[in-house]
Amino acid sequence: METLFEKHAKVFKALCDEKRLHILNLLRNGENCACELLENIDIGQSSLSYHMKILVESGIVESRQEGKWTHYKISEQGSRDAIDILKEITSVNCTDKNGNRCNNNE
Amino acid sequence: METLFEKHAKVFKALCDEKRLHILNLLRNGENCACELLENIDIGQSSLSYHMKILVESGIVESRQEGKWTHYKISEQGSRDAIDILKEITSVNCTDKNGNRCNNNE
DNA sequence: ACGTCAAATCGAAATTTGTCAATATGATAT
DNA sequence: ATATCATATTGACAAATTTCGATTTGACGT
Repeated sequence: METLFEKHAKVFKALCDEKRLHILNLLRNGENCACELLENIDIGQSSLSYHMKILVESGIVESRQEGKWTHYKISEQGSRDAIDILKEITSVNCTDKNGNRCNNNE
Repeated sequence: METLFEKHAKVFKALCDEKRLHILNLLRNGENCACELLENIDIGQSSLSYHMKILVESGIVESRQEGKWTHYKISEQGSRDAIDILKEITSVNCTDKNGNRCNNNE
């Protein structure tokens, strides 16, 4: 069974590698197939496939099959989720003067 | 020389390990010294020190020396920076109908 | 059916990361 | 100065990640 920490770690694991950040940066210009990504990054085909799997499984990138091509793009929902997780894990708990839970970040 | 991708990867590297997320979660309740963190997490002293170094170097956690104790807390500035980076790297570039740069996320 | 192209998977090697025990450092107390 | 306590650093090892070349799969065209 996956803990919450493991689940969250998975999202950031997708973002902690230079090559994947480079790929993500290429995807900021819109949907791309693996073959196009391959032309713009110094990496082998099997390595690219490996990285795309990690990005897709994190939810930050989504893929779409079209014939023999796989198209990838940044997932807006996945991105929002990642941002929400990051906000949550870095927000400091506190109690206000009435003893109620509040939150100083956000 | 450090690339921008490397710089960003460093921030997310701090967040991609369960143990470090656990530590961060303990720090959400406020400043803690290493000795207190050590009591609440199943890890050796040298490992904790290793993780704290990574967290501090990412900017997400800040440390304060007081005599022989080191106190750690979540850095609000570092957290904001991390959130901004995440927003940026997942935002999609586009051009509006006038050909000007715009941004569909955020 | 056969060849071709895009992408995924496999297996092995290389690299990086995380762990522990031991030792070092640096502050404080006696 | 010596002893003690909190934390950092080191070195060795184990585990996880990333890479590549080779092979496989699946879709398409002939």
